[in-house]
Parts: sequence; C-alpha cells; structure tokens
Amino acid sequence: MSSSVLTTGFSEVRVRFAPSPTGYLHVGGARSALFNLLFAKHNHGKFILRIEDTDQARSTEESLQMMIQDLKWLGLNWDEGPNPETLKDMGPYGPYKQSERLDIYKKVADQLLAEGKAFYCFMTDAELEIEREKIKAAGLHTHVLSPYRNMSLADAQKKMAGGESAVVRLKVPDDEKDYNLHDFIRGDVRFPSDMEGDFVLLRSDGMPVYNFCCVIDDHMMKISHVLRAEEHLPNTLRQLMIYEAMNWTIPQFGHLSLVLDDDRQKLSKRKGAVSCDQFRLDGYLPAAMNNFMALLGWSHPEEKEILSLQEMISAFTLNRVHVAGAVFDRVKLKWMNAQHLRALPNEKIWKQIEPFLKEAGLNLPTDSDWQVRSVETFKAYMEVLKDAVALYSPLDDSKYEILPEASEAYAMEPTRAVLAAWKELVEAHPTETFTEADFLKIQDEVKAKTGQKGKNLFFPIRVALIGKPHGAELKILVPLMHKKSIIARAQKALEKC
RNA sequence: GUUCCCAUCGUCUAGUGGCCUAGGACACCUCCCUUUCACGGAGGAUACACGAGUUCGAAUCUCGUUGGGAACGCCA
Repeated sequence: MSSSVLTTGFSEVRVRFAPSPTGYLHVGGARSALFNLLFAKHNHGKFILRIEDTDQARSTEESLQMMIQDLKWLGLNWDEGPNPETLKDMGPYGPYKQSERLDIYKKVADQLLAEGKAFYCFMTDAELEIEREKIKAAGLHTHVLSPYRNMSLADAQKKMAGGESAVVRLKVPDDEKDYNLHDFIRGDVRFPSDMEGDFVLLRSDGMPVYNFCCVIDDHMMKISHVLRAEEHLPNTLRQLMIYEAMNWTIPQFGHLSLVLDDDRQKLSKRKGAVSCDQFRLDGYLPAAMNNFMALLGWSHPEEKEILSLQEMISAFTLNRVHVAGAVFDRVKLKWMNAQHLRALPNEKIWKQIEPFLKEAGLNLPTDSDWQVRSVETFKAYMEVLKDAVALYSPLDDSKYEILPEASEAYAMEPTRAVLAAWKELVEAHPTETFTEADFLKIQDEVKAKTGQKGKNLFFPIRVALIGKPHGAELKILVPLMHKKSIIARAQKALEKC
C-alpha cells in the first residue's frame, strides 16, 4: 500500500519515466519504464512520462513519436505527460516537455545566482582541458573547481556585458562532508564530497543541463520516487547538491541494475536488436517483452515465471528487486514469447500473425474456420509471430518448391515408386478436400501398393506435400490443402526424380 | 587513473544464520509420447569467486583479496 512506501513530504506515489527523444526506445529504457509503472500501479500511484529534450541538437520529433509508439505498443500507459494520440499535455503539472519549461529553469538559476550558490564561469574548453589533465595526473577524481567561483555577480555581469559568454555552475560546498544516500534498492551509498567539482547548470547558450532540469522537474512534479538505471547513480550526488542548495525535499532514489550483453557490458546495438521496435517487427508479443524485462532484476514471490502485466503489478515490491546486473538472454525471451503466444486462443493468434503473412505476400484462404484450424496445426511450431511465414508458406501454391533438404529423400531408392502411387491415389479421391482419415487411408494404400514403410514411405510423401522431409504432421496439414494443389505438387516432386 | 556499484549453475534467479548434501526457469544431455520434426511428459549434469574472521552453526553477517561493471561532458 502506498502509505508504507511514502516518506514525509509526499502524499502519493508519483514516479516518472523520462527519456530523451534522441533515437529509438531501447529495451533498457523500456525496462526502466516498466519498473516505474509496476511500482506506481502496485501502490495506486501515478506514472508520469516526461520528455527530456534539452539537447536540441539530438532531440527529434520523429524520435519522440517512435518512443511514444513503442511505449503504447508495450501497453505501458502513463497517467500524465504527452497525450499518446495528440501529444498535447495531459495532467496538472505540465508542461511535460522540458523544452517548454525553459523559463522555469531560468528562474531557479537566477535565484541560485542571486544567493551566491551558483556563479558565472568563463573558462574556455582549452582551460578546462588543461585543468582536467592536471587533476588526472594528480590521481584524483576528475572534477573542476572554477577560478571564477568567487567572482561577484556584478563583476561577472559586467564581463558578460562586454561580450564574453559564460556558463552557470553550481558552487559546490567545500566543506568536507560526505553525502549519504539511502538508495531504496541498493541500501546506503556514500559519496565523498570531493567527488564533484563545480558543475554546469546552464550552458553558455542558456540551455539548462540534464541534472538541473531533472531536479527542478522532479520537485515541481512532486515525484516521490526516482527509479532509474544504475548509470545515473553518480548523477545523484550532483542532484543532491541542487536539492540542498534549493532546500527542497529529497525524493527517494532507487537505482536499477543494468541490462547487459552476453559479454557483461551495458547492452548495446552491436550484439543484435536492442530497440523495442525491432522486437515488434520480429514478432514478439508485448506481454512477453514485459514479462521478460520484469524478470531481469525482479522475481515473483512464488517464483512464477509466466506473468501478465496485471499479475506483475499486484505482486511487485521493491524488496524483490535484485541489485546485480542481468544479461539479456534472447533465447529465453524467445521461449517466453512462445509461452505467451500458445496461451492465446487460436482466433487471437491468427489476428496476430495475419499482418506478418500479408507482409510476406502469402495468399491464403480467408474463411475463419480454416484459419483457426491452421493455427491449431502450427502453433506448436511458432515461437515468434514471424515464424508463421515459414510455416504457412507451404500452403501457398505459388510458394511451393522442393528444398535442398529434400535431397535426403531423393537419395532413397523407393522414392519414385512411392511418389507415383501417392499421386495416383490422390487423383482417384472423390472429393476436393481430405479429412485426416482420408489421408491416413491413402497413405496405407500407398504402403500396400509399394511395400514401403517408415521413412521410405513418409519422406517422399512429405516432400510431395511440403517440399522437405521434416515439418508439421501431414495428417493435420493435408486437411488444410486442396486436392488440385496436392496433385500439382506431387507432379512437381515426381519430375525431380 | 579516480569515485561509486556489484559478485549463487553457461544465463535469469530463489535464498535475509540452522528447513541447503543449495530450489526453480532457459539452454544442454538421456528417456517417454510421436511412422519425421515440434509440442508435451519424466529424469540427468552444472553454481554459493577466493581468504580470514564473528558464531555451537554461514551462500546468508564483518573485513580483506580478486574479478566484473558504471560514471567521471556546455549528453541524458
């Protein structure tokens, strides 16, 4: 219940996912969003989407659209933020795009400047570089103390009036105190005070920088819990310093472990798909994606593995979040997708695979009875929706071809005789379609006629039907096919002998 | 280099001092089902990084070592 996770100063659980629209939605980001949503919903709180687009050079409208689309696809619905359809703000704490909040940041910076807690800094890149080198050589943590930190505001303004440009830096306290953070998933974390130098709040063009906006927005949007990836842990010190300078109530921080590649480095593009979009295109189900991502660092109290979003919400608590990094195992994801897929009713599965079949240009029957039967036949062979393409291709006559794998069958001596008998018996069949029993009967007749059995019997028949010696059970496949196409295929197979 | 974080099967994890000769899941192997394959079912192999301590008792607590990761920007 929300009361147990709230600290003083906060009346409801409010969490946010704050991506910057500079590319596709990464699965690591999606996982952060998911954990925030699970935590919010479990505690009857609000999940907020905030867009961090202060890096004007890299932020794009297109990327924002993509992220919103991916979040929608995953079903990670937010209570406040850009409306998923219109992109107009919804919720009482807007604007939710940082580029529209510039005057707010400016005002806070002015206050800090006036109070002497921040200052204008005129250091050039070259000077900064030299300073960093010196610090590095001394074996210290890279942080810069600006020589301008004690210049008066009036002097600085005079300098600027003369045309010099400056950034605004926070004047970090020089007392030797350590900063203690009680991270709600990692426990106590201690930052030494000299870990941080005077850091930038406002760039020389006046644009605010991440750590600054983040604190201001979290405060003004009444964010009670900041749940984000571990890479932000060092940022927390800077943010604590800003909270302190502003004398604002500090939210609870929690840092999630990283999602790793199989080489145990932060998940990156070079090892395969990392964008949600790509998983959608490959035929993964949002339910499976969410389930899998949740289990990267969280476990169900009863160790259940296949979970719906609703089940995850009701079971989600922070004390079951694991602190160590987790490797993104694509093989297990696939298995999990198959589990979710097979749990769906056949009609729903058809709906899901249909766009993939269309995309592949397959021409398949349109009656729903056939569709449902076909799904029943194939679903045990499908892990991702895209697998349907290869499975259904054999049913499209224009796609029938004898594959290289069939050479195994052609190498067998009795193949020709079996094929001939098969074709003959199919032609003699009185109706246009076949039941399972019809097929088995014909198969028996081929057996009787040729004296072949086992592999010698069914490999050739299989090739005559699907072009390869392995695949779905023929007795279920044949009822999905038409007599004339079976004959045409048998003819083709025979010609290969 | 500096600071911080982390450490149970190959992988995701359970485990909060005795229930652990460490449990589950994926993957792997064997068998069963099946006139192939897949699905399904039954079994198997595989892990507490190392070293000290605390304790009657340690995967669990403490310290150290080693290893891994992240961060050190006028990116977020």
